[in-house]
Amino acid sequence: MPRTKKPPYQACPVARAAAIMADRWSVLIVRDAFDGLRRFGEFQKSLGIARNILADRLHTLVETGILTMEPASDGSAYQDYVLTPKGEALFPVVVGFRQWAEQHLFQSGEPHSQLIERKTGRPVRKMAPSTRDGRVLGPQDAFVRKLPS
Amino acid sequence: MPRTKKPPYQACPVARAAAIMADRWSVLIVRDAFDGLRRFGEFQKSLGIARNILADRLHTLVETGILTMEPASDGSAYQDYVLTPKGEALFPVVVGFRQWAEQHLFQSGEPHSQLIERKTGRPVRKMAPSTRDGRVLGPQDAFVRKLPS
DNA sequence: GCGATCCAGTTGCAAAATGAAACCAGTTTA
DNA sequence: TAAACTGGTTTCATTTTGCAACTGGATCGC
Repeated sequence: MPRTKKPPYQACPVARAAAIMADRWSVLIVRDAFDGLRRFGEFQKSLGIARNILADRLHTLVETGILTMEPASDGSAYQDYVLTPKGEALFPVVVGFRQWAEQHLFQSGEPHSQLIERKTGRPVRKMAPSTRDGRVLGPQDAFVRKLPS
Repeated sequence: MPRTKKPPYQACPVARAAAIMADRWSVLIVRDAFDGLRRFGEFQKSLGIARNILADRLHTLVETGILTMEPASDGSAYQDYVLTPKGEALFPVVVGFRQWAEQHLFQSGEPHSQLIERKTGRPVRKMAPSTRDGRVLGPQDAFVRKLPS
């Protein structure tokens, strides 16, 4: 049971998020969780990940409060891994990856997917940081303000 | 010169993005690049990363078209690592990480930062996937449509 | 009820990635 | 021109990953 080591304290939010979520398997597990997967075996089959690594990542995600274990919804004695609210709040991050990739990681002509609103069937808008009144902000338009404790 | 291995072909955009950017150091390098860092030594000092790993990541980011090497802006014979448009397009991803962490990775009472619009001094709005007419979408409100090639 | 199968891991081991430190060749500074 | 700085590369030890075999409880078929 040697589990992968906890990273040290980080003041920067991006660093803290990265310490938890900047891992290939973790983001794919969360993606699959958004797609409704819940069981160890479902994740394993979907990802082709080694079982020990999957066990490690699932436990880490549970430890960090992104997933929670609950009795399987099919009534069996097994467990489901389900997103917590904190885990669901990663939706924008996953969508961010998706939209960036769709725009920049596919050759033109290569088949690519699109995120669609279920209710209307219309494509989801490209996400971007913006002001409260809707102006889109680029990297130069914003800076980080450290708040006093 | 053994460089870290290229991941295999991925159909899912999230997986493709993760293969490149779901790496602790790569996201921190890009974050620092958004903050204006450009030189090998600047990144090394800011991140405390081992030099060989930094060299590897910088080259990978250049290879994938996120950074580009250009003659140093200070006129010296050295090189700058600068974000390309493809790299700048990662802004929403980095902001996504930041906003998620600020909301879910800091104890209440713990000092945390905030993203501010430079021009108005007002906080940047929380990013979320939404429709073209501005309704916010949760994980259940959207699905992926595979487009025909 | 009982053997076969399935599920969710764990263990052992080899290969790969990471990290620290020393080293090095060009560049700039004094 | 010597000293220091920059941007790496090399070496080596430690950590993480990945594969495959193993395990033990749950479930299924009969």
